[in-house]
Amino acid sequence: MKYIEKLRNSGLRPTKQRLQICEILFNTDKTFHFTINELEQKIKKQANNKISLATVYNTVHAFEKKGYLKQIPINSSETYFDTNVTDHHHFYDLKEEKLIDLDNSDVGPINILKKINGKKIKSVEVLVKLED
Amino acid sequence: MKYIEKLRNSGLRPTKQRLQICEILFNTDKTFHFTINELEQKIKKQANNKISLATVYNTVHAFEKKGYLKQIPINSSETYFDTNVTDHHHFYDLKEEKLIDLDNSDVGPINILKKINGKKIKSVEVLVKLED
DNA sequence: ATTGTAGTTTATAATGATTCTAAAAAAGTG
DNA sequence: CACTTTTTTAGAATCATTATAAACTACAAT
Ligand SMILES: [Mn+2]
Ligand SMILES: [Mn+2]
Ligand SMILES: [Zn+2]
Ligand SMILES: [Zn+2]
Repeated sequence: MKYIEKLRNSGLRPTKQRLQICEILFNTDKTFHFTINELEQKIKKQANNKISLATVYNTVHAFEKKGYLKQIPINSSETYFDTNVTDHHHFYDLKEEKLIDLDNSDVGPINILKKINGKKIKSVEVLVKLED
Repeated sequence: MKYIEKLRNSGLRPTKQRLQICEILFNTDKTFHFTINELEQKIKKQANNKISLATVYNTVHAFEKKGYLKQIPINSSETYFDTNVTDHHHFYDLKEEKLIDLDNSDVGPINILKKINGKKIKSVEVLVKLED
């Protein structure tokens, strides 16, 4: 299994639950956005083994903490996560409630001129809301 | 009362609850960010009259719908609102859990190059997360 | 392999922000 | 005032998320 090392190197034991979730999230060239609920559905469909909802939450948060997932800042009833952890931005289609990636090249360079004493910038994220 | 007309013109009856919330939110030169809970606290302190939590929610959502408040897209346990409804951006201090305004002049012009068929841009918001 | 231990999973309960409900109160109209 | 519509309200319901604590598992040391 290709994810065993990745998990071990992160200090996470490669359990079968985590490996299954790795397969769903990372075993593809395309990155994507998802909610916990959507991930839960994929897990159910994929195999006859079910993973406890608590474990799905735990795993997603563990992966986020390790930098394998990003949480997308958006006001929605559910939290969105992103398997694309590179710096990039998003369209949010208000009607469809769907996120669409915006590469850095789709958005000019963003230069934050204001500085806050004793704080440093961790991330700069642009959210572009779309309507019909 | 200076807010009676404003409310009437919006098709909202100027009730004493709405007027009191108007005073708290708009009777100042400075704009600010708040959660429903923080607004609730201010209401309690301000007067001996209490407003039902449901009414606070109703009023804030009504004002948002009329364009007198903006919801700030951020992942927090509580929803943040902004009395500054002009186009502007935010720092989010992760430690303090506080929002700080970023004027458009503090952020260069943002040019979204990608277009989505049949959709138009409603807003462009930058969130800059700060850490120590 | 057997044991011991820390880490993980799980079902379930708890939490808490937000929304819903339906009855009472207030506002607007004439 | 009489009538209609809107609003307020307390409390219940919702629901995503987190906490709990017991069972299970990975894994290293014996
Ligand atoms: Mn989370
Ligand atoms: Mn809302
Ligand atoms: Zn993305
Ligand atoms: Zn602001």
